[in-house]
Amino acid sequence: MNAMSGYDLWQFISQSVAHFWPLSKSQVYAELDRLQQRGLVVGTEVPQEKLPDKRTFELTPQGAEALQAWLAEPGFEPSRARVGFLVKLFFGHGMPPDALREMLQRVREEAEQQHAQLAGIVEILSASKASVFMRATALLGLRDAEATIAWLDEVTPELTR
Amino acid sequence: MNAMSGYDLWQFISQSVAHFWPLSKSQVYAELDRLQQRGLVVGTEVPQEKLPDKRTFELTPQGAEALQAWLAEPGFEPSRARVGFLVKLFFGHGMPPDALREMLQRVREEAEQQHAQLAGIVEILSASKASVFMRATALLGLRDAEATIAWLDEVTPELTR
DNA sequence: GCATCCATGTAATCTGTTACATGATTCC
DNA sequence: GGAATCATGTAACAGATTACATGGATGC
Repeated sequence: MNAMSGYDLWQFISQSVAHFWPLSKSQVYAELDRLQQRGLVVGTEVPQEKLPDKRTFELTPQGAEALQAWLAEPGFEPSRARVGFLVKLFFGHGMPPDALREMLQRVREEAEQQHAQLAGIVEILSASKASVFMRATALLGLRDAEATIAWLDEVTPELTR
Repeated sequence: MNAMSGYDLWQFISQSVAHFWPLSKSQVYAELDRLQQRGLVVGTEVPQEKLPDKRTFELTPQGAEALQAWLAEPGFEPSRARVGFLVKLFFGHGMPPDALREMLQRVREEAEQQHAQLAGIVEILSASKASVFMRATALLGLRDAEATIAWLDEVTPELTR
């Protein structure tokens, strides 16, 4: 948790939290700027020779305090999901049957891929005695993928009849 | 599907598609403007006496064509989800146990509420021989809520121990 | 009769996405 | 040796949220 550059932080996020809270690189930079405005992090210029110079950031005492305060609160940001294939499926009666079948097939493939990927992550996190919490977050993704596949099994026959 | 005002459309969306593709009122207006720019819809001023004047929109032939073309394609927008409680849970080891329990309890309550609401919708749509497609979209929401509740049953003991 | 909601939107601001830039390194 | 990737970001633009405005109707 020591000083990270915006780029480092972006990479970390991309491989972890981004599954349930996507953030683009430039959003990470923008957010770091905002946090610095509010005095929760400080940045330091770090010149480099072979690579572009960078700024690394670390929590200030106020930042650490704000983090604790946030964690002490049981509240959380409301969830919101954008599910593209459901939008189209909503108008499914207007789709040519082949396009519909193909779409459902793609949804299935994506869900299976997601499932495989998350199953791997969950297994790794189960073995390593790391964080039960990280494992739990991945596990919900896994369960969701399973639910999606089961749903496809359930509705595909009716929809493509 | 005849001429609707932006407000009408917003209301319709809010009660249907918004569950999996949220849109704010002003987004609807903005999008209608864009569609008009592209010639896919036309708007007509409709003066009213007791209520503010409005514009109603309808599809142009080009708009209808574009809609058909979209439906004929099996592709769909990628999904993205923002799940607030998972972000916090990711840092769960830093939470005071009571806050953690309370958070999980709230997640459960929300999921149960969601479940009840969607169960009602699915039932109505099953009875009325309306659209199997609309029913299918609601059903996925229902299955997701079930998956979330099952996940809570699975992980809550480990996490709050 | 006062407060709230309904039906209509517009405006200001904040968030988020996509494209661009660049020198070193690694892949084929 | 040319093309892609990495490690850094910045800049321009598009998308989304929140707040504001307003007169009639409706609830208490």
